[in-house]
Amino acid sequence: MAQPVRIVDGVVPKHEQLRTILTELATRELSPGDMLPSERQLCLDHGVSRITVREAIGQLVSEGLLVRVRGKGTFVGERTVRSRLHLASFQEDMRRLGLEPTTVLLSVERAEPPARTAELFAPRGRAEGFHIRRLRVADGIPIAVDDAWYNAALAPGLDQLDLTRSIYRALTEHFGRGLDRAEQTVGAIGASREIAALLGLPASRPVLVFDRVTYSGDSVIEHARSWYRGDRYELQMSLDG
Amino acid sequence: MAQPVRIVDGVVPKHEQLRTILTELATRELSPGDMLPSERQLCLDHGVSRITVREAIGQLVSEGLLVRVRGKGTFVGERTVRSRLHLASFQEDMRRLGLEPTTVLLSVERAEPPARTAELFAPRGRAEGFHIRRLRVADGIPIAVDDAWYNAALAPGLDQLDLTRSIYRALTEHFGRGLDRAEQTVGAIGASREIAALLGLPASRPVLVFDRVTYSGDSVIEHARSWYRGDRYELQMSLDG
DNA sequence: GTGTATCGCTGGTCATGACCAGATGCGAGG
DNA sequence: CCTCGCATCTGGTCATGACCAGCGATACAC
Repeated sequence: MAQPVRIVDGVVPKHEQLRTILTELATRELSPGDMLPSERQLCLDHGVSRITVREAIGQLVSEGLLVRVRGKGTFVGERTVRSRLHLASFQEDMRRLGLEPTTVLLSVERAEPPARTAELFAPRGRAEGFHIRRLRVADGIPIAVDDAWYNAALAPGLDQLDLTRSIYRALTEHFGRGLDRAEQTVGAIGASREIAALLGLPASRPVLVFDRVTYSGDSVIEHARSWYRGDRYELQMSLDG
Repeated sequence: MAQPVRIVDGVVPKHEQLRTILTELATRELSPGDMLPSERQLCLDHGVSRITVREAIGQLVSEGLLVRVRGKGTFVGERTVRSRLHLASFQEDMRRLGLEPTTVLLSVERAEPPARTAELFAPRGRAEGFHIRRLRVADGIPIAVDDAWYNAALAPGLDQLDLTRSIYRALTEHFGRGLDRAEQTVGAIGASREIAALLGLPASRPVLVFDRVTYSGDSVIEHARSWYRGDRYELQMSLDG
């Protein structure tokens, strides 16, 4: 079988190219439990050394997509389905809970994002993004403040759209950019004076703070920080052993 | 400076030995932001090849303990404890982060659990459980308070074991009860006076509160409520689209 | 038939060595 | 004085090649 994608020298590291190929293979052509070609076979197939193959596979293993079994092979991992903890927009989330979501647009600007965000958007170049701050409201009660940067390279003209509607939906429909996965951390902090004012809380009341990096394919499309009222919002999740 | 620990051939892989050394170094001798010896220097110091050094550092980077900066060096990451979202005991969690976990047993009793817990343990009968309250400490710093009920029908004599060690491990090893999955909700609240006192915080400081129901097979084996210091603990998770 | 030895797979570990690319300081040339 | 470029640090990438260790099937001896 001829590989549709050839691995070439260039600015993109080979293990990164191979990782993309393997991700496609594992998610589109294979099913959980299926075995991948052996590392040595992948070397021959793609003309790279084993160290490169192991680098690519290693990253996918640490993400949980693949599982290595010594002496047997490398397999596609189980696609654990998380019921409530998922990549959903605030709008969908609230509707599922029977609440009417609305959004107040606080500010929009196109600018160069802060260093950490820029690094995520364009590791090897200059990044530009849309900085969008929004207040999320459910049934008239302020629930959360979003402070998000979106990668302008992936969604040019995002600021022309109606930003009080679902940005996730806009990214999918207008720019063909599906949201594939996200990494997020959750902590508890006291609301700053500004956040507290927006949420209608006394200052320093506990809020859940999310720091989320969202991927579309291999690219980071969103880096957002959100503050959710601790008295009105809980995160529910399933854990597997 | 002579290294107190020498890396030797043996059953333990060299990169694992080095990882232990580097974890010690980063957590005990260095502070967040400090630079580690360069990779090539570590090769000379410990008599291993660079591939081994990179393997060891790579794992610690993926755990968040270290941060690599191209052209500058490798640095100790910020100290916020960051936990991967999975079904792991506090002990394992902390050890993986290079912290020494200890546990203070606050109270143990065998009793009839409150209604909601009893309903989970035995939907159609009388439930009995062990009520165990513990203070979880990492490197001498109180991190969390656990208030947990364990199903006595599934783990008789649990109160006879050393409850300052991992209860998850005890359930698996002594009672053959693996933990299969859990449902948990996470919120942010202000610490009650009692919780704050145990955690060494001023009252009403933000804490992450977990309400977790853990299953062994189809049975509920644990119903726990935990309070984690918001300033010392973050939860990290992946979301799939 | 049954156990066992062996062979040919798999991933796991590690050395050597090369070159690329980002960061940074210093000195030469403007 | 300022600027540019180079030397020299750093981590990033990759090839080659070797041997170890777990797994499983096959072949062989009992």
